[in-house]
Amino acid sequence: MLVEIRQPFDLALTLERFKAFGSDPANLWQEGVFRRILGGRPVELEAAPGGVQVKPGDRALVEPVRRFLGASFDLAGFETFAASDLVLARLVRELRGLRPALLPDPFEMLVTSITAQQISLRAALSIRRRFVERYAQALDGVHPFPAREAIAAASPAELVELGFSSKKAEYVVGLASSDLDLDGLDRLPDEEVVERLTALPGIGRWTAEWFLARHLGRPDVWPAGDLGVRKAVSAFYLGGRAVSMEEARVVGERFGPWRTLAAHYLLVGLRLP
DNA sequence: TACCAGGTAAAAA
DNA sequence: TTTTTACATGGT
Repeated sequence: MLVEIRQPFDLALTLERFKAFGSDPANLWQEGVFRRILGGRPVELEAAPGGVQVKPGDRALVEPVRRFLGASFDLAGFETFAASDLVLARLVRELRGLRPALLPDPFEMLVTSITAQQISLRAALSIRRRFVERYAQALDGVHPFPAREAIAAASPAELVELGFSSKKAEYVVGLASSDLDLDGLDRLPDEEVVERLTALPGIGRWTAEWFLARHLGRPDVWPAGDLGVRKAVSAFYLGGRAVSMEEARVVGERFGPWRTLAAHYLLVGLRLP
């Protein structure tokens, strides 16, 4: 089944971050085919003219697939905006069709960020791989992300065995056990989502901002504290000089109200050969 | 071997 | 109030 995505759209660029740091058993790239659980069952995505080829060909998958692939982002509007910035203008040409992929499961998004706090994305993925394999049964070769209920029932000591720090193990089990309605956050404005999330132990501003950008798909999010964002700002705008979070925040202001897309183009741009 | 890597909270000053 | 420290694994 062909699911149309408004052009420009590039599947490989949009899902690049699921292979850039290693293999993720819940977001699997194999020989040009991407697989993950969507709508409760394994789905295959493959690049196709005009959009993406989806198996199985169930109409109920159209909206989840479109959402996952960032179809809601206004790339045409961003390209017009980017023309006024030398760096973004070049990145928009070189990364044509890149959209931020939106993890559909809020629990997956938060746990993914918590694992990545402070350590390299490769190290984080290695820990998360063991977590996914331990707490979720593969369906047809691809793992669902572990269910919140399953982790609420786990003990932090089990997570420590998988490589979590003792603090992070408590944060993840605590998040799973909390009474916060993760699905209800999409009805709140950005800053209120940040407030609700950062009220939980282990979730700071950085984690909450990536949740806004990569789960809720909010268009104007700029995680200025992110090391990758700061490195990109440094490399592209400040001649390689190290930048503080505050400097990165100030540079980001020029990208409003397109900061989510700007951040993603800069981050992926940093990984270009 | 040591140090850094897409942070956060708690202790110390 | 602001600054310093501990923390986990993996790559170099």
